[in-house]
Amino acid sequence: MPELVPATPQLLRRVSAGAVLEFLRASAAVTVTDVMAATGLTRATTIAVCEDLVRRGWVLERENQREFGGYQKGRPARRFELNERAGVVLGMDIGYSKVTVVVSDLRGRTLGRSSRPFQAGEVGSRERIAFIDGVAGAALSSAGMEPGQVLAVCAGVAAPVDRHGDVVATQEFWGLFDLGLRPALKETRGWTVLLENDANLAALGDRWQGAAAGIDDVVVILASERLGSGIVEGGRLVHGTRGSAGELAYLDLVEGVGDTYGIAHLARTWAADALATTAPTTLRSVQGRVEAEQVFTAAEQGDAVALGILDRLADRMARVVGTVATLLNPELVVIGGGVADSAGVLLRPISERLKEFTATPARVAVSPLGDSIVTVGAVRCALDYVERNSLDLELAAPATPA
Amino acid sequence: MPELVPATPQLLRRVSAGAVLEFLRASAAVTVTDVMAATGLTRATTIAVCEDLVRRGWVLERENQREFGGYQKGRPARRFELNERAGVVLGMDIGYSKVTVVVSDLRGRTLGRSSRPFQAGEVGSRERIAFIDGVAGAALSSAGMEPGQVLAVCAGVAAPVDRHGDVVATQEFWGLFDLGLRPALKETRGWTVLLENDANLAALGDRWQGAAAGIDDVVVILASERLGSGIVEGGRLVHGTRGSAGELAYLDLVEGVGDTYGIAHLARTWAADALATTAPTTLRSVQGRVEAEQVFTAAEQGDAVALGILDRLADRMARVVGTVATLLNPELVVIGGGVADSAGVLLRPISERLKEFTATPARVAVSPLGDSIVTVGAVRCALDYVERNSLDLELAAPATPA
DNA sequence: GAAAGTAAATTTAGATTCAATATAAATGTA
DNA sequence: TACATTTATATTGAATCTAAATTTACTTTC
Repeated sequence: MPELVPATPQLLRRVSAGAVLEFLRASAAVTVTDVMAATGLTRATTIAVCEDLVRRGWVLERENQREFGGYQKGRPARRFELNERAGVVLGMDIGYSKVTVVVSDLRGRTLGRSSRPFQAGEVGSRERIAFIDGVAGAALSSAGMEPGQVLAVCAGVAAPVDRHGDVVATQEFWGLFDLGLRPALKETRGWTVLLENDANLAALGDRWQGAAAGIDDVVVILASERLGSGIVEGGRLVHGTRGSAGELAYLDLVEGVGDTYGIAHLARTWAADALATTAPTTLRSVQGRVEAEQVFTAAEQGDAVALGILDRLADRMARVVGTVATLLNPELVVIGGGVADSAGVLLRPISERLKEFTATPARVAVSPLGDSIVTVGAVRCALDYVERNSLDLELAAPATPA
Repeated sequence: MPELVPATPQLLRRVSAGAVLEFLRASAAVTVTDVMAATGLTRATTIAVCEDLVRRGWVLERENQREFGGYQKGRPARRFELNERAGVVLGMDIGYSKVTVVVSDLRGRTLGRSSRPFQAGEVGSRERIAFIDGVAGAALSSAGMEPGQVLAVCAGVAAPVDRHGDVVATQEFWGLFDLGLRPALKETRGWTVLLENDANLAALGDRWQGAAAGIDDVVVILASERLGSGIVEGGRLVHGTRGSAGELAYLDLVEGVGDTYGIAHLARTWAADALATTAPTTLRSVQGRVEAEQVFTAAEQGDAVALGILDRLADRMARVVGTVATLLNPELVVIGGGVADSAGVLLRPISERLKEFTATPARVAVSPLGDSIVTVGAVRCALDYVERNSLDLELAAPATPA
């Protein structure tokens, strides 16, 4: 933020450089003339800024300029482009049972990833941090990147995180998530770690590459095992004072909902309930516990019991969506998480049911990001940080003449 | 917003002037040395900026400098202060049945006001606008101010208003509120009119001068006849896409609530219900319809029926507060509006009941602003606009040498 | 192949703004 | 009256921007 910088002439260069960099992030290799048109700066200033950015490592100047663009008259234009390999960011999903780390370049392209389940013994903070560090190292190796190139890390956890990135342990349980990951990775790796709630990251992720692309007012409901939501309003995450905005515990009081179990959990439970009766259903043929997937598959094939479960799920989800959407008035409500792949069939019945609860029903969608919605959001969150702070960050290898 | 201004050297002066003005708004008459300490600028720059602001009418230089401050050594310091009469703002509350307009100086001090009920015939937009214009004129007269001195107007209406200040007519009913007030007053008076939802203004008002002073995450529930709420998160109003964030219609689905009637309405209704039975109560002695006030008074005197009503009200409000606070995690929930004066007695039972619904109950308060909560918020909203845009606004009488 | 045309790059001049330093002014105190 | 203290003003220098003039590098045309 340039707010804290004093109003010296250098501030001007900062503002100009920020504008140029922002344009370059949204463009491929461009000419100075392009940059001038986008920023309103003069040619002299634009060139000075671009060369400044090249010197600092954020921008590359292309050789063989004539290769680009069809226009061939006049003196060949120099071409500048964002150095998308100036550094990388890490997006982490720290779940109950496993850790996933994604390595991304500055344009958000995935360069590598690694995912490992926690071992039984790894319960202490120390062990968990070491484990996470290990997965991060593996992900970096798979991308062929060095730890020194990491510009920012964002980690998603299933606990409330306030807007300063601190885990708020409102209940003892959440304390488990306050691993001290930030100071630890700062110390050993020199990395800046941003913590964020997993549902919030899901919202950022889906808004970036999912169903809510470009939408500024959206609620994303993670709905697999437990219901939780991330709220984006006016393009910004809504955290609340202690980071627990988006929590859906109030559903205990909503008729027809009554708890915060998610779709996968309920599908399993209700299927088991049905099997305890004499109702005829193809689900009886399943070996072992009936999983949510199988309920959805059976429903597609017309199984009455499965269809009944879908019906109840749709009714429930419509109530959940209806309450959240009424209070927050998003443009879109997205259902995401591991169950999203199969939840597509719920979309129409939910929308239908929704009309009964509210006069102006919200649009509902299922996220195409599936299980990776949290890591995608974590990458976005880390990139947001880097983009906000580019001009204050030092790059590992600025302007190394090859 | 300085974002759109190109990065010319003049931008620097803008930034400096903004910083100085911001400091002056929070101070009384100050010396250049004070300003230097607050802004980090040098003496020369500070003086140039101050004189600039004096020339443009936003700042006054005090005579008889020695009157201020105890320190008497050295060359007497010049004293600068905000010209709080550089202009005025209007805060309007456009209710169902009446219009209130408050005139405020730039420090938020009330200079005058006027309030009038709509006449029976005044239903068309044209008539209503003329009526509102008349009340504004009367308020200005009572303040001894001219229409040309109005720098901004903010009007609160009981309809959804999006973040651009447009009334969103999601239901035909709201269309009534889209009077075209903004273009009309721009044309006839030259005024910039900001529209905003009344509950949202209540939130701004209470955060400024009420129970939520200085709190960045707060929900204010207007609770007299109908329940509605204004949400502030991270210091910013939450509007949603179409301006209807904060609507509580979802309460129809919440057990023990079931509708969105407010405290005053329910107190009246339930009192009437009780009187239709044979229950012994002092409320029987009331002439005509029993008003909410009287229920509260009777309860204070130990009347069993009235106490029962309070109990039901507290339970309801606790459910409302509990649901909203769980989803949004505010630091404080404020109950405001016309009923607030008497609702103080509900505070303790609501808080008690809240503990049953949620593990981490929100703090609850009643706004001290009573009926004027909306106009106070409207003034704040208009002042916010003026403060954001000072450097772009032309003053009516800049630097008139007396 | 030389001349003309075109668009970009570079140079130069001028203005604004700020910091830093030096100097002047106004007041109180010895 | 001399001196200390604080503020005000003037001067200088550096960074930055715009605008206009000039140079460069390439293409097209004759």
